[in-house]
Amino acid sequence: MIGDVSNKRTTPSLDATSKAIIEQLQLDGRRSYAEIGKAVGLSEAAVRQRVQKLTDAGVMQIVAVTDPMRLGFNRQAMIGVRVSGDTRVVADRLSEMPEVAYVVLSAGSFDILAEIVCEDDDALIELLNQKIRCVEGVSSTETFVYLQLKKQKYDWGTR
Amino acid sequence: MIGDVSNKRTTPSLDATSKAIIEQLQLDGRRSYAEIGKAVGLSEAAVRQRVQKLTDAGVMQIVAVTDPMRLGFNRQAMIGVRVSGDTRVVADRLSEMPEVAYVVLSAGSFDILAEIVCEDDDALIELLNQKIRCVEGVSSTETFVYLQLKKQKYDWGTR
DNA sequence: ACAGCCGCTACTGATTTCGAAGCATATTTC
DNA sequence: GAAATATGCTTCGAAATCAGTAGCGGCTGT
Repeated sequence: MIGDVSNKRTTPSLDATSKAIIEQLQLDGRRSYAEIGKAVGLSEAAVRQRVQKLTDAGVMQIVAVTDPMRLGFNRQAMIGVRVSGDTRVVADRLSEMPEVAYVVLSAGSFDILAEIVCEDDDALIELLNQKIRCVEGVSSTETFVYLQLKKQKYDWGTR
Repeated sequence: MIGDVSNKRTTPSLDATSKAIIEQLQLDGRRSYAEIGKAVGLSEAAVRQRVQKLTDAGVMQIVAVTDPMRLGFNRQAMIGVRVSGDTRVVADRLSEMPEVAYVVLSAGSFDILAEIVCEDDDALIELLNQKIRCVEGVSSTETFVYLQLKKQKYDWGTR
């Protein structure tokens, strides 16, 4: 899980070489170290050591990302939540739910935004009424059902 | 880019074995085919062939995912957009912007939800006023600045 | 029954990965 | 300023993995 303790604004920024390595892996997470090395001007072992450090430090992780629709999760939605009380506590409760893929504390007319991935409308209704709205401190919710996913990218590492 | 043509509700669902393979790769995108094979009861070559097909079909992709904060993108936000006219056209315009990581057409009080990843507040203001609000058909926007990311997962492939 | 297709296994050589050792450049310490 | 320590890189050989392909059942449709 990335950003779990997001208040660690530790390292100022990354080496240009490390950024180049990340860019390579954003294109293909299984690219070989040797090939990456050739692209960024480093030996195979050096790339390997850097990748190890980057993943250990939690800067990057290499994972399979799937299209939920293709896996039988036909209903996705964003839930805007208004909270009375400590928003972090409520966010933690939401985070525990497996159908919730994404939770963020936000400023604006919602205190929390939560992304839901579930099988169908029934599962969504069930989740909302039986679980989310039952959480202590949730005063109101607003649901934005996804009609069509237009863009989703993970390569903001560059620019 | 996943879900670009999301209306292809083609395959009903996936083989249990393929799901198991995906789960393995969601844990570690660089796990070896042999190891995966041992876990799901298949030969190394069979796993390799399946992974190839899954990625070719766009069901899954193996990529490096980064923590934006660690890479100098200190400001993230969700933008709710209200549109007059064809929402798809507006969504396409938004998708073209590099700072926009995520665009979805939604039902509810917003027509489009767009996630922004940018360097700082200045970049966010600039983007909103100079680019997003200038798009033909955007009638109003609401910004939800991210205060803290509590959860982000990519392994909804199981359950 | 047969041909064609599909997915799996088995096997090969080429490539990659892994760990360790060595080396050069900074940084620290006294 | 010199010795000690740390860091990041390269090189290298052994072990593992990857990629391509041939072969082999099991299905499907005719």
